Amino acid sequence: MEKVTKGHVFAIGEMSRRTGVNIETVRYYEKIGLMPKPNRSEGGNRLYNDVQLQRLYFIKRCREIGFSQSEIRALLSMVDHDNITCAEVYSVTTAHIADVRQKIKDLRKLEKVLSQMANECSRGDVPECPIIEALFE
Amino acid sequence: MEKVTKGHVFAIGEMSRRTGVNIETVRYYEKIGLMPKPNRSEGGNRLYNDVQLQRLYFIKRCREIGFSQSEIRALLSMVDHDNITCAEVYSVTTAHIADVRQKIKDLRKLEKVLSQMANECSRGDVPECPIIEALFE
DNA sequence: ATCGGACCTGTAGTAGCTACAGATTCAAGG
DNA sequence: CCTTGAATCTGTAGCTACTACAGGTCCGAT
Repeated sequence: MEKVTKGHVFAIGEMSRRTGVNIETVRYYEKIGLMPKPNRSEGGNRLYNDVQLQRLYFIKRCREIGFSQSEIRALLSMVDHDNITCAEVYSVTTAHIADVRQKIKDLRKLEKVLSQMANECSRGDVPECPIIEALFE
Repeated sequence: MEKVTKGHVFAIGEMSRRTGVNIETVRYYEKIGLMPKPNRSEGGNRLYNDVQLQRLYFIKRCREIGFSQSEIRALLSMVDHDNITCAEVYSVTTAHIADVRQKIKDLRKLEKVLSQMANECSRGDVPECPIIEALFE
């Protein structure tokens, strides 16, 4: 007979490899409560299964998309309590989109200011720099 | 006779008020070495002058424009050592502009992904949410 | 049995501040 | 001169989202 746990239980290294999430980050997510406490081997090593892997992957995707810890916490708690409604998820998402759009706006403004400053600059070997002057006002 | 120090020496509260930089942040800048250690009153309160005020203002403007601590440190050290050349300042600035542009690009991509996800969402009262599904892949 | 790689805990560091607690100082009014 | 309350002091902890150790233990293959 084959191992009962074949393909179903694995250590933190495999979690990390398969999700692309750094080992210390996996432990960190456990510490802050995004990931549940896993079972342990007799020696004390963490043992994970596919469900936990999927959850970690979900967290990773959320981070890539720029959701904050608390946003992820909100999404996960809906998932966990099985009381997701599309409308709720939608509202978390659109709030996040608004954030992103605001950040883009701010950065564009910034880029304009910086470019203007840079354009006025002679790039020369001289100590009078309009950029520095602009920063001192 | 008027006070000798008229308009020239003031406490941290005035620094804060006049620059718009939070008191604790002023102390923080001192701690991390962006601001020099100021003189103290007999009782130990910090005493500032206009030169320091100008420096604080410079730091504030740099932060507003998104320069990082180490970028500010670089700019300030040029100012301090009086070996600014326009070319050096220009290179710090253009590097920063490149950063900003990259951030804008990344955020635009993000916005696209998020908007697509949100568009596919029914906003309904149902527990099947394409956003969550997308995040689980 | 041994050996090296994987894993453990716990702490400190990163940026860029903010927010206290608990003590002291300052400046203005009586 | 003394009191009072605002301002300031130091020092520490918290925030987000991790990363990077140190110094030890465990696991699995030979």
